[in-house]
Amino acid sequence: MGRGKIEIKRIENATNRQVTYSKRRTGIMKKARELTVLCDAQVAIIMFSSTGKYHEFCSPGTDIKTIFDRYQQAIGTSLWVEQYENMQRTLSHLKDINRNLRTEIRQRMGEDLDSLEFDELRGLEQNVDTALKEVRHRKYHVITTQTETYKKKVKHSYEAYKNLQHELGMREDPAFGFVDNTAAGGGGWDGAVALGGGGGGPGPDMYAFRVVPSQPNLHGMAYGSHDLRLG
Amino acid sequence: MGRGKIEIKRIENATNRQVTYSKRRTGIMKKARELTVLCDAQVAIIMFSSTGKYHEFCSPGTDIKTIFDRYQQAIGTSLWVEQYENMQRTLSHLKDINRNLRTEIRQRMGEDLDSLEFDELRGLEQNVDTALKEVRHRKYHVITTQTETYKKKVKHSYEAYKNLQHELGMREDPAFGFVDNTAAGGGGWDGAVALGGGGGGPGPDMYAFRVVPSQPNLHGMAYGSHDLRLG
DNA sequence: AACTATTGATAAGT
DNA sequence: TACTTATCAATAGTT
Repeated sequence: MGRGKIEIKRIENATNRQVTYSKRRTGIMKKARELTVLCDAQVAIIMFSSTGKYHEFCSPGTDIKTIFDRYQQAIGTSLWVEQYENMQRTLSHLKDINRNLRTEIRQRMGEDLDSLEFDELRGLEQNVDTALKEVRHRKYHVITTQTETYKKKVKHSYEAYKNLQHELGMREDPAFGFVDNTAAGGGGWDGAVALGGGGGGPGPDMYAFRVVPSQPNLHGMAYGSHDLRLG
Repeated sequence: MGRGKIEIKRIENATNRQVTYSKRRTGIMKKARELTVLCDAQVAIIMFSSTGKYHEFCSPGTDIKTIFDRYQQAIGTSLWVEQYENMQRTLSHLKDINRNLRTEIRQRMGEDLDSLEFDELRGLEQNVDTALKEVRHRKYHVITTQTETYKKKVKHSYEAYKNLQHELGMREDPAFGFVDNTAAGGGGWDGAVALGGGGGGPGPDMYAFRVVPSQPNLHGMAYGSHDLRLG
């Protein structure tokens, strides 16, 4: 349809190709619009020219996304919707689990117990009781280990110091200053422990030890201050 | 182009409309194919007739999904990818929260305590200790309430029985059988409580009460038997 | 589904 | 890029 018949094959002249693209694109869009109106159909067209420019057509009263969602439904094996719905399900499931976990934590904190039957309460009590014993046991273990570590450190430091003092005493003027004032006596470890722990000495006040967590909020929450809203 | 000019407006005759749809659809598809070849373009078309039938065209060498992904890239604000990535983020976030919640529960059960610093252990111990008190308190409350309820029920039943016995005594042969054997004495409530609870009497054995949960696994898990794998 | 008179699209030229 | 127009293509109404 033109001044002469043309063969349907790629137009090599770039300018010509672009002109033809422009004309025929307009033609298709017009046809699509007419089809939409005449036949009450829904049409979506997306076109990319060889130069990368894109053009679209969509029947009025709808949009590309709607038509493509419908298209996916029509061909059954949906390209996006399936994984999308899978994610939606997973998400909802995770939220459920989340809610249950939070509920359990609250109950393990002694809150929201009204919904529990008596035997559930009894199980919870036993469980928490056992846990408390475990935690106490672990705490005592940590205290012991830590104390031993500090004792050893102090002992090592003290011995190194004594050696140094001894060497210095052999070679330098004893009046120079490296004199043992505090550690030479029986209570010589107190100072070092105070240095290491930053708190009180290793006496009865030992349990007031404060250690700065190496990984603050490793598990995302501090005990007793949970954000129990739903994620 | 036809035996006469037509107005571009919805064809009311359904058959006619369907025929025209068929003809013009073929026309558009042909035009699209020609455009693809002549101008080295990429075209994707999706059509739905008024009867719901769908047809598609896609340039060879590609597919609808590819063209639409490219389309989304072209218009920048992608229609699906954005919400998809949002979901992906939310999902990952939920999984993290979930993992943390599970970790906390394990720690509240006295497991996985190795990663806790001393002061965290101390906080956990106090928290669990407080929770234990709460749970015990609630348990005792439930016991008391339940016991009171049973007492009242038994009392009502007993009184109703006495009344009935009285009435029957006025009208029927005393030898007929409605004689009070067990409840007439001072310990008359024992039997009824045993009926209600199914366990021992209301004596020192009271705390061995067993109540079948009205909603088994309401919160999805029984204490001490969690599925702590990642969802 | 095939036919064909007629309108519509457009290739090449300007 | 837009207009022109000769020519080919699409299709409306008919069979």
